[in-house]
Amino acid sequence: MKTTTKFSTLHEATNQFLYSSLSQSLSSASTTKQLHRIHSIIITLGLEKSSFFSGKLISKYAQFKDPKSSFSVFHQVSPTANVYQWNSIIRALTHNGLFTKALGFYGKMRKLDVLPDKCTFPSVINSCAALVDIEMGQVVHENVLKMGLGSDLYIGNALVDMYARFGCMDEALKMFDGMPERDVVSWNSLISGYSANRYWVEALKFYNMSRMEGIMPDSFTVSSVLPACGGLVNVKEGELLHCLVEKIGLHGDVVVSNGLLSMYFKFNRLVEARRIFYEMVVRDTVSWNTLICGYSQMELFKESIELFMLMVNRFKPDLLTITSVLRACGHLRDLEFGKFVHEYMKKGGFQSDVTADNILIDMYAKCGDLLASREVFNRMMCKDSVSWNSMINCYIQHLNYDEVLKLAMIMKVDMKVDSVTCVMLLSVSTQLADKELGKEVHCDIIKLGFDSDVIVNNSMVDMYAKCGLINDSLKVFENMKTHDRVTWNTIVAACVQSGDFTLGLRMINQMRTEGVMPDAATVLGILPMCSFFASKRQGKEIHGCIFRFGFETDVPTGNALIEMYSKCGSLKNSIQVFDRMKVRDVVTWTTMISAYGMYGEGGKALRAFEDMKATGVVPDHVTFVAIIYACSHSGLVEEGLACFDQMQKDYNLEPRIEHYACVVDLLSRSGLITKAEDFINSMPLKPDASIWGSLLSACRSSGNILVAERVAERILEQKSNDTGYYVLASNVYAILGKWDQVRMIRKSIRARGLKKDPGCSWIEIKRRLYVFGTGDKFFEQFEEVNKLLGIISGLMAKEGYVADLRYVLHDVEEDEKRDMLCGHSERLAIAFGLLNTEPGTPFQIMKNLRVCGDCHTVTKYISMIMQREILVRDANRFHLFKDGTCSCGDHW
DNA sequence: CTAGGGTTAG
Repeated sequence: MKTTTKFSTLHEATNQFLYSSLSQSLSSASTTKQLHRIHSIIITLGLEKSSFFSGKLISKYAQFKDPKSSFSVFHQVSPTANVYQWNSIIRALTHNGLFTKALGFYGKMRKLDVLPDKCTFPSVINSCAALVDIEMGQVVHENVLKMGLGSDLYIGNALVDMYARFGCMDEALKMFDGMPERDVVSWNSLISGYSANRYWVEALKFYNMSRMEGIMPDSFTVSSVLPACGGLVNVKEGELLHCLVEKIGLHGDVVVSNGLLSMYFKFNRLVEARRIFYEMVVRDTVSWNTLICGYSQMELFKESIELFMLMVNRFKPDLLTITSVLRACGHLRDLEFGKFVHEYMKKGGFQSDVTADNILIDMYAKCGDLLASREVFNRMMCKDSVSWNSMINCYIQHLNYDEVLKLAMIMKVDMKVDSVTCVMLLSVSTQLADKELGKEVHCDIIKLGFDSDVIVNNSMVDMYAKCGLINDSLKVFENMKTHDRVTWNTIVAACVQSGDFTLGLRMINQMRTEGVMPDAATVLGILPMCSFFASKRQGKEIHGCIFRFGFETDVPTGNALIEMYSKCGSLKNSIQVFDRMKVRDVVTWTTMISAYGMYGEGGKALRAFEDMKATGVVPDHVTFVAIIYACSHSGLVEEGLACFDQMQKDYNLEPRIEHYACVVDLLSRSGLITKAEDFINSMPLKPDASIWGSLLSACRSSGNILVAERVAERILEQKSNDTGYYVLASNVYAILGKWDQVRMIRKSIRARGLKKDPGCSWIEIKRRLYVFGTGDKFFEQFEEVNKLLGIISGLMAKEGYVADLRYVLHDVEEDEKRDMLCGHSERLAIAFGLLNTEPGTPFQIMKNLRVCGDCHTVTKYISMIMQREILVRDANRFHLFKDGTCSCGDHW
């Protein structure tokens, strides 16, 4: 009896020794080989079905990413599995990403009436969170409460995390607040939830609260808060965190360092980002990806590609690396390298990925290879909305709008239309100025419920404005719940473009009262207003803002500045901006050419045109309008005709009606009326009012009344909506003394519901704008102005001036005609300028219509008699009057 | 039980 006891004790002792040493080697197994060896020992000893070893084995196989083996171990015990074994298999499946299966096992376990314990739930909750299975999540939460496990710390943490992943931060916070006990993981779960849902402010708030409560942050805390600092561009808090990382020694953690790297890129702080990367002891794929992507975000695309090459040699890139570098290829229009990366992808055995394919579509589109884009698109096994949108975007870039609409139709049927699709279709409507299409898209937007999306609304505001429906634009604007900076910029530009400067200014004020800071785009929107009023002072102020913002060398901004200065009478400043620009596009050159044109500098315009071609910028339709116009205003007939030829022969551009109008202008302005008429008769397009208008105004200034009358008839046949042409025709009849015809035209303007633009001129003196209408009598200093004009009249008569009464368009007596000429708005503005500026100093006035011939002559006299340089900007161009001559050389 | 990097549009 005693021996047996001894023996049994010994046996137990041996067993105990075996157990503990086996358990130890199982825990410390670090290779699959070791694990398999220990597994076979366990089998040999018949311990495989023991609760302890089966559970351990299941967990261990899960650690080695071998859920199949976990499953086979569990399978052998499953009929009689206890809660420990069930917990092990559920945890194993969860850790290997098999969430649906994990939940399935939880279901089976409950069916078999195995009672879960507090170790069961964290994994189950995890699986619900990962699958975003809200319904199941709530059921599990109820189970937890029923079992009285509601105050368990680990389960509570898992629940906070789950609700955060569902995007329900309110629920997550409620859960968090209800926890009787909290640790750093609870705080981390809450903070990372806010961070992942991009609630940056809350993430930072709760981080600071955790610090107040004396919680010591760990690597998880830091890597959740860093994105918030980046997202808010909160440099101060970011740097504090960086210090903290160094102080408590977290910089060895890859995730933390990667977070710092990403944050510094968001701050555009390349030097720090680089330092972090080079000082990292351990780097992983994410580190490289963050670096490569960061360089791309800072538009350092070449460097980003170089880094990719460096990485390939020492580290296997993943799909995210590939997509980052493909993006860089797209921006660089580097088709060759793009194809290389595509090949690398095919050979590297990357499994097909929707995002990667989407970027391929975009990359090929940016590189101009539409067919390659389409091939990728066609071969995609599953396409998401982004795929379709990217493909549509390709066709938009290639101006193939038919295909855009075709794809959009299919998307509509497949219910794939999202807000981005709508924005792109709105942009198509804008580009085609197609109101009907725009309205159709607007209807779809309402039907699909995208009408609360800010970007969509901004696009609608822009679309309606650019389609000429400013009232619809304002209606959309007013219905919007929130206005962001882009909204304001869009509506300001819309008002300015529609000519409602008062409303534009009011919008700017409202924007400022709502605390929205203007940016480069705001400024771009109001520059045309300065151009219109020729307010160089305000233009310069805005230029100052642009300079402070650092956008001066931005291409569209530079272009707008050149235009503004040229329209404000300072060709010199235009040239200065032009010279400072490092990159010049076709618009830059074209704007500069038309600037030269407006100042009658045809020779310089031609020089710029040659320089432009020499630098490889290809002229477009607008460039040719500008250059022919410039020739026309300088009397360079041969050169202008040569450009018209070149446009068709060298650049394969089909001349549009505006080009024909320019050529008619070019010929007739130089007195070649017959040639101009022949040209009109030979043109393939049907001449419209603009063509006849060019010819007519030239006839009038050259006194060719016979042709003029014939042309006036043709103009009236056009039934144009532009009152300018009616006025032009009526002028001809006025000169001929055919007052019945004049009255008839006035009547027909009224009958068509049109209004003649009243002539007005203005001048800016000491930051104030003074506006004068024709025949105005009620303005400051009216008496003085009238007296001065009388004195000047006397002096002019002595110099031999005779009033040109043909410019009076009313059937009145000659004396009265003389008075009417004196009441022309430009003359009032000039007299006012003479009175209110220092003697001998130059000044500038503006007129909304073309300057009248008699006033042109009078201004020449005034510049001589009063010894003043007077710059006059009319609707077309500049006239610089000096010593009795005008810079336009009477070409205007 | 908790963390990081990628795509289309105004």
